Amino acid sequence: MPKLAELGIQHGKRAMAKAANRRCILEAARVVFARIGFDAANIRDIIRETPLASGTFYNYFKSKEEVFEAIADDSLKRFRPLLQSVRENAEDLNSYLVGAYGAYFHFLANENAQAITDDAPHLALIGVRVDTPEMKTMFEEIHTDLQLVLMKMGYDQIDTDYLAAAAIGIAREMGDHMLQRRPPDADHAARIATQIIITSIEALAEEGI
Amino acid sequence: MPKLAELGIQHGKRAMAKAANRRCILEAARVVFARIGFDAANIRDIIRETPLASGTFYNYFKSKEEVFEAIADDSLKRFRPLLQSVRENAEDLNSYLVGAYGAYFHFLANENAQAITDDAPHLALIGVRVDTPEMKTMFEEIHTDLQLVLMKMGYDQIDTDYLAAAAIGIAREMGDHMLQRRPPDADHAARIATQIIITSIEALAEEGI
Amino acid sequence: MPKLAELGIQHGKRAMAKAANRRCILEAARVVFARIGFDAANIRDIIRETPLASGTFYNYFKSKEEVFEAIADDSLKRFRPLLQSVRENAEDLNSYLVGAYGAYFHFLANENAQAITDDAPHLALIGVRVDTPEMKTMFEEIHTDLQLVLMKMGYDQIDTDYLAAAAIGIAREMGDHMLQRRPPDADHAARIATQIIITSIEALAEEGI
Amino acid sequence: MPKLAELGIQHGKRAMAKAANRRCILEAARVVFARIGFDAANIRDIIRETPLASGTFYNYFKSKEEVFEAIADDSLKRFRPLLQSVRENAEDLNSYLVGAYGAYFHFLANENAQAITDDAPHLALIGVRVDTPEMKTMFEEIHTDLQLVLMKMGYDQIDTDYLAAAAIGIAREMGDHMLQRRPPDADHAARIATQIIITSIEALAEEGI
DNA sequence: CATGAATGAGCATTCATTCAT
DNA sequence: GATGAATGAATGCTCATTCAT
Repeated sequence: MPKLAELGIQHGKRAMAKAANRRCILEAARVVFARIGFDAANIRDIIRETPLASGTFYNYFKSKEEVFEAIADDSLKRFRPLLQSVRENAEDLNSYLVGAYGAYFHFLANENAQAITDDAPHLALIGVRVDTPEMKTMFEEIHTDLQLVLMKMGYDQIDTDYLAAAAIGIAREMGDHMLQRRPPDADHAARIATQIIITSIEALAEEGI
Repeated sequence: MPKLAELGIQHGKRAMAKAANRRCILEAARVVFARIGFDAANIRDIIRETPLASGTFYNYFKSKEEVFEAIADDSLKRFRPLLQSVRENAEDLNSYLVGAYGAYFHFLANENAQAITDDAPHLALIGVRVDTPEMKTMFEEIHTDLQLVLMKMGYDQIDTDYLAAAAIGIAREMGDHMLQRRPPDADHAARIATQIIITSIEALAEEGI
Repeated sequence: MPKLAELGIQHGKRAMAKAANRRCILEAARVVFARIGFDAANIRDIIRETPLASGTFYNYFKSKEEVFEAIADDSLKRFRPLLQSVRENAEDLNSYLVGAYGAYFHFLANENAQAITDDAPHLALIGVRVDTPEMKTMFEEIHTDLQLVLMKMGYDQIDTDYLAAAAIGIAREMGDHMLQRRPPDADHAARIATQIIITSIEALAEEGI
Repeated sequence: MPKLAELGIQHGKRAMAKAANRRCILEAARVVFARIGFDAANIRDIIRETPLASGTFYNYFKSKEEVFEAIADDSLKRFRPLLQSVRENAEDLNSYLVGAYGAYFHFLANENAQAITDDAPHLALIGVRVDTPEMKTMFEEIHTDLQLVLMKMGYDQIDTDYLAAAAIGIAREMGDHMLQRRPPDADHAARIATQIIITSIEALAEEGI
């Protein structure tokens, strides 16, 4: 029977503190990226949101890029089961899409609500569009999902990559517009987005493009 | 009768040189933004592409942001007639959309072809999406167009803002995927995107959402 | 008739200031290298000795190494005529050596006198031997000189490279010891060093090694 | 009768481990200094070459300087008997010098051979001359030896300190040049260096300087 | 108005040293 | 006494901005 340590699981105050610090930096980065965007953020911004010293950052990550990737990986771990549940409970493509779009739009509304209450000065500013690591993750997962489902449903004569891309693009852009509304109407947006995709599939299949 | 100068129109060598310098900086910025993206670009990058001195930049623009806006305004002036022609030659919504999507996808393919041959090292790298000023302009124009057309066509019971947003999102995301294909299939992409929107309008109108 | 500017010679206050700043940094670096050694010195140390701002350093040099090289080049320009004069006035090898060794030992005594009055905390400290750029220059010049002279004098059966190296080594090490003496006896040291080399040449030639 | 502990000699596992750790750090430092030089080396470089943790370093040494001194002391203990043997077997000054110079040049050739095969990137780069602790030790020992011998031989009218310094300088500089040769000719170098010193003694004595 | 050197705040990164475990 | 993570001062370097010429 292998020891826990051999499995990479550690105990003791030291190990606990390490894990806590890592999570602390990740959480700070998550907040900062959401607030001012990846490009505008710098390492000091991130570390300032933690009780740690600047040098400590480098004990955990080599660069801003690496934190970003770590958050994305992390998000993937948390998001995948959620999407899995949507998948399992979906009786058809329609309910899958409503579930997935709903998850995304609600996530966006929540994240942005927080960002606004904090201070969200110049997001969506000037032709630069920032995806948080979470968004990146979600999109990739859903894109893959959609392509698979469409293939399984026998729509192999249509350009599933483009269709999936369209589905993602719709989510992105409608999401931005939803955030302008007071209050954000996530469920309504999800229904519209779903409707667009569902209808298009039939039409594209008929046209054979 | 107002003097020309009062209208912002100037004559003489001085004025000519001024106008030329301004255009020179704009052109340089356009190239640089397309090459390395708005965020990565700095003022030195821009000025280095011109025969001017760094201080001169500040005689024309206060910041990188301001150049960006100026390029967008400039693009608008050049893009509007183009879209006007699409509008005038379009017999119906379908041909308008094919024209507009086609214009965008071809523009993207061309701009990107150049960027790749030059050197486009770290675009689309890490959840940051860069719109050139031209793209920003095009999107806003088309978004407005679409909303207007939908209203005129009597689809005022559907959420035209979301639909237009979806149309834009489709363009953005499909555009990214198109650029991965060899060769980029702009016309094909335009047909698909158009089909999606056209079909959706009917469906959304029926559903009344 | 070419303009001065075409020859790289510039006038005007701007150009004057530039040249002055460059010389200012060089002089500061010279002092700092002599005081605490090349390795211990950092760019802030250098810039602190000037009235300039830190960023200005990089307008003139890319790195500490580059300043070092520049000083060495500079020294070469000033030292070469000096050595040329020693060469021309020397009637024989003996007077050349006395002249060259004398130049070096006096240079060392002067430079060190200054360094001591400033503050020379830990030079010659711990197995690290710092050559100022001037010393490096002088040594290379003299090494070459000696090899040439020995060749010309027909001592081509002896290992002139080693002999020249020995002559340099003697200068270096005796120089260090001279600096411990109060007052430094530069002329005495020059006579001894010369004697050693002169005698050795005869002996080595006889032995044929 | 003093206890062993009072003499600094300890027993038990603890003490053994302590001694081993100390030697481990010393050995690592020796390697690192030889590889990249004293100045370029930092404590992390040293500790990385051991199985110990960074904090442990400070249980044994206060600084990089202190390790350097410790290595030098250590070297002295190992080098002194070697030189003692040279001394005892030497029939005259000539054979002593050949023995001592030979020891040094061979040591240098060996150490450098290893350093080159490992990686010695930027030694002797820019006017900085690095002595390993071993070299420092050797030089001090030989300098003392020579002064003593010269005094004993009745050459007290000559400047034995300068002469010894010259002897050391010759070793240093010729050593550098020897390392450029393929293969290094340690014995040849030792003969030349010896010849120079031997001849000089007579001449300086005659001249009375 | 153009120039381009000077400025200095700001950022990434390293590393000697400490100290709770 | 060993550990190794946390610390934060120190350093190299960049770059938007100013301003004398």
